[in-house]
Amino acid sequence: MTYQKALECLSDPTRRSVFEKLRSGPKSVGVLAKGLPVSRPAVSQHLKALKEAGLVTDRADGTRRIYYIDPHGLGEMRRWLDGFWDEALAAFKDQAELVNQAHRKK
Amino acid sequence: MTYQKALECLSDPTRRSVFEKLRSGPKSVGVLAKGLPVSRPAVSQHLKALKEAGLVTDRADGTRRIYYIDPHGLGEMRRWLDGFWDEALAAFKDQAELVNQAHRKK
DNA sequence: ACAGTTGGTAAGTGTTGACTTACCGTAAGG
DNA sequence: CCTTACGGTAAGTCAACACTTACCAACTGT
Repeated sequence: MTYQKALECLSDPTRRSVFEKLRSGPKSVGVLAKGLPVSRPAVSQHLKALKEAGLVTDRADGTRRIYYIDPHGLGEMRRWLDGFWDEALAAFKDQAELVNQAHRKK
Repeated sequence: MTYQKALECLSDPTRRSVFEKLRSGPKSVGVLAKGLPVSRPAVSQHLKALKEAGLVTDRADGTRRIYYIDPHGLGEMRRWLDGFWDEALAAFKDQAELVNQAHRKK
């Protein structure tokens, strides 16, 4: 029901970069910000959004915060997408056949 | 390689509505616009974006244009998501175990 | 040919949201 | 303690973009 939030979150290129950096494992905010063309506070804000969308979780480590991917949000998107996929594929095949028939009639 | 475009496209609620209306089968622009809280030109613009993202295709029918879902864009998203899924799930389990161990040490 | 329907495009506007700098809280180490 | 490292939050700015109205092009039927 919240695949919407996940989609909106991942539509931003910077946020996607942050998220994809976490693909190789948990990272602190500072590490995530390093290498990105935006400031550290910006990354913090993106992480907040990602967290609210259920895409990441965090854990304290002294004065650091370690972020890592949360499969929850990803799972919601996957379910939504899979449901679409089957239905859409079938509809598309019907469509292709219709076009073919029309073509043949010429 | 263009899952980015698909994500950006589907992040807009109105555009998502249009797209999801197509789930039940091909529809004309007018039919799609009917029931939505925006004007028909707005729907046209959304359809253009969806088409450029490889999410829909269209076909002429007299003065009408029939739009229907194109599995292409959907497939790109699915591939990207699936790759993420496996990796993220494994990493998350490692993470959960780490936390558990730390807990037990108390 | 003309009138009516359908839909794409242009131009303008308002709002959202991604970013910045500045500031504050908190944990570790001397 | 006092300092240093790390991150979250506040406030303000600027551009992107979703929407509107107005207009135009194309096909259909009478």
